[in-house]
Amino acid sequence: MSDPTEQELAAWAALTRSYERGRRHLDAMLKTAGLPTLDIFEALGVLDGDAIGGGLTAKALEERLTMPQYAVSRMLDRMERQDLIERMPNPGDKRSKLIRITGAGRQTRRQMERAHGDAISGFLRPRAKPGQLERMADLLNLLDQAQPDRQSG
Amino acid sequence: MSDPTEQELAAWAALTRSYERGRRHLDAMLKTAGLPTLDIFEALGVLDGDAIGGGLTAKALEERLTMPQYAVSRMLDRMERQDLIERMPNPGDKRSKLIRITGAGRQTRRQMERAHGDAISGFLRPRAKPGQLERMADLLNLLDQAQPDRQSG
DNA sequence: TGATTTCCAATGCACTTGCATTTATAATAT
DNA sequence: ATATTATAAATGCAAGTGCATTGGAAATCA
Repeated sequence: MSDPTEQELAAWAALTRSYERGRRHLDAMLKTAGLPTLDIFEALGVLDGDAIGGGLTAKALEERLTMPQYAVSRMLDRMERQDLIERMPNPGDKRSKLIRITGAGRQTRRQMERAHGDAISGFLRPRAKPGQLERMADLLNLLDQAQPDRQSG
Repeated sequence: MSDPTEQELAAWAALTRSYERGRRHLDAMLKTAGLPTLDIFEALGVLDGDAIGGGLTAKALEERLTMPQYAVSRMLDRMERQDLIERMPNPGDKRSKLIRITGAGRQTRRQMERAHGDAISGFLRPRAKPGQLERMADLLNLLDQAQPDRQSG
């Protein structure tokens, strides 16, 4: 592997600093509002999107969130303690349970959605114009690909 | 606070996913190489930059890294156990000690610098061209500012 | 000077995370 | 049917994190 260029180091440093600053902002907003953490918000989003409402297995959740198995298991423990979800028996497979969002879970998700949106626009809007955000997103999306074989144009 | 635009949400999502992917790549490389974590790399960088070599206080370190006080204190405990630093008495102020990088610390830092650079170019180079990285860095740097009062052009 | 306040670090405690393993069930092979 | 292997999820343990507090030293005030 050859040495990193200055540009590569600068891009990574900028990505890191920007992400961390935004993330601190967002975490602080959620905490101030007395809301759960971001990982729970993401899980609630997936579970609330379960239109049928029959519930999802922890495995299915794990595939939609980027988290290790044990982290999902423990996050679900916490969510259950906060009455955000319930674990129902899964008649089709007794190894697993079906995770279902509760009414309180839906309500919390709505509150988090507002706080999350507010935090994001509160962070981005004063710092970048819409056209800049658009170009930024396009460029960043180049990075969100599994191991491409070669540079894409 | 008004609702976030689609662009804002998309930009934040792109930033998050790209950062997390890069970060996982980098953490994995360091771990595979049997090297310390990224926070220690950053601390070693600051400490190695202490040209005089008299050492820095934990407070001075804390100001250069973005970490809470207790996190610095405990990271220094770990670094000391790994013989990466030593805490010397501070004749000028007995509340604090002077943190000094050891020879082993310098050597570890050099190894980490290689692994870090390799990880970064291994992540970025296949995904984006130099010009794209440059534009990305410029746009991202817009976000790395403390609360600006208004949009900058 | 003596009292009060501020500052630097460390730490007790509860909680979270990472890793490896375990438990239970299901799928596959013989 | 039985034994083997694979899968879903939970958990014991060691380590890391966040918060609030503490202990000790320095700075400020009366």
